[in-house]
Amino acid sequence: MSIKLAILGILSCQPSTGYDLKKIIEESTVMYWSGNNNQIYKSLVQLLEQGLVTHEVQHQESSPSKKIYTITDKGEAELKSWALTPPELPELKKSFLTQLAWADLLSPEELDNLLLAYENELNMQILLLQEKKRRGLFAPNRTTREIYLWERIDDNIVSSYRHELNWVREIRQELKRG
Amino acid sequence: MSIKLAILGILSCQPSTGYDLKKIIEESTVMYWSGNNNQIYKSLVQLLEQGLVTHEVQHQESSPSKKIYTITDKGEAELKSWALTPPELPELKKSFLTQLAWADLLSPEELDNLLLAYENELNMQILLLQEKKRRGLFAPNRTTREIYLWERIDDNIVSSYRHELNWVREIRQELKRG
DNA sequence: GGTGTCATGTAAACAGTTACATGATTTT
DNA sequence: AAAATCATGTAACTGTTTACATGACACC
Repeated sequence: MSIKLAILGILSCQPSTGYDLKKIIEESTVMYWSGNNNQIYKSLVQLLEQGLVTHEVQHQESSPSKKIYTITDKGEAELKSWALTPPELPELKKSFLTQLAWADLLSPEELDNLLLAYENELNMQILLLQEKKRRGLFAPNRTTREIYLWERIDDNIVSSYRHELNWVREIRQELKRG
Repeated sequence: MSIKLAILGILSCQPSTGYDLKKIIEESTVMYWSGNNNQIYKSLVQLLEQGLVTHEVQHQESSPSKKIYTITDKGEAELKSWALTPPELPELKKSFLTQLAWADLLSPEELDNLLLAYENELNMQILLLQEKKRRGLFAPNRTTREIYLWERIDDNIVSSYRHELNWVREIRQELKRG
């Protein structure tokens, strides 16, 4: 799945500039791209070429000109047909597991410190996600069903990290017991 | 984290050829790389240049020559120092969440089919992971602690997919209730 | 006077995938 | 006769990140 579809999705809720999209994607817990300029501005050019969006240049006195992008009918059709596409499995890339796989070289204290460090990272990540959710920069609420879905989507990520947290806590406890 | 460290880890258990490493990584549930040739053969050249591995060419009568790679002392030191490195957060890239975020265009039946398709994908993935585990192509068992860690590592991935499965099942049920 | 926001973009590099290429042997 | 296994490698492409570049205004 490409970032272009996420961009189309956002534009289906509101016309936006590249800069707006960057911020929305950066702040999103669900859209996992970093929100770097390179990808966004290039994607917008491509979407324009494909006729899935249009843009209107807005000159401003005391700031750089804006390009406000709007989704086209063709873009909305594309978004709809993508929604019916077979879902992809999540990509779970946990480099920590590979690290732990060869952590038997460590002393019991070093190993516990490693596990604790992971636990702390996860805790911080959960706080960060909750803070992002609290700020709630962007969320469409067109229907009650959409609101419900967005709540469950937000939960998903946080609860995945919580699950990981429980996993590491159990290991630490079991290792302490010996 | 780079695939080179995973390769070093495998070589710390047993000398292997590029082809062996490819199969081990492909069959691993934890080492998430696809195991494509390009990455593996390039990494081996780089590890050789860095002096972290050595290789011995073994000519064979009726098959192509093998290059058997062995970890060096420098390589083992590198592996050990990496084990002490601060852990990275898992990367959870769930394109399905982005898809679901704009799935309000769908009818109730279409939405349920989408969720069901995800559920089925997850179920198949879990079976595949369990099958991989059953085959158990590769697992070091040097100490009881290492055996324990490898069990927990294997569990991690499967249980993450199970967690995802529960999440989607709950949504389907709640949507049915309305 | 420095930092942050708004707003556009480019360059260079790295990571990772699919597909191609060769060639012998073994299995179906 | 076709496909899989062993074993090496390369080419082309996509995706993604970090950093660079510009320029005005606002806030502390």
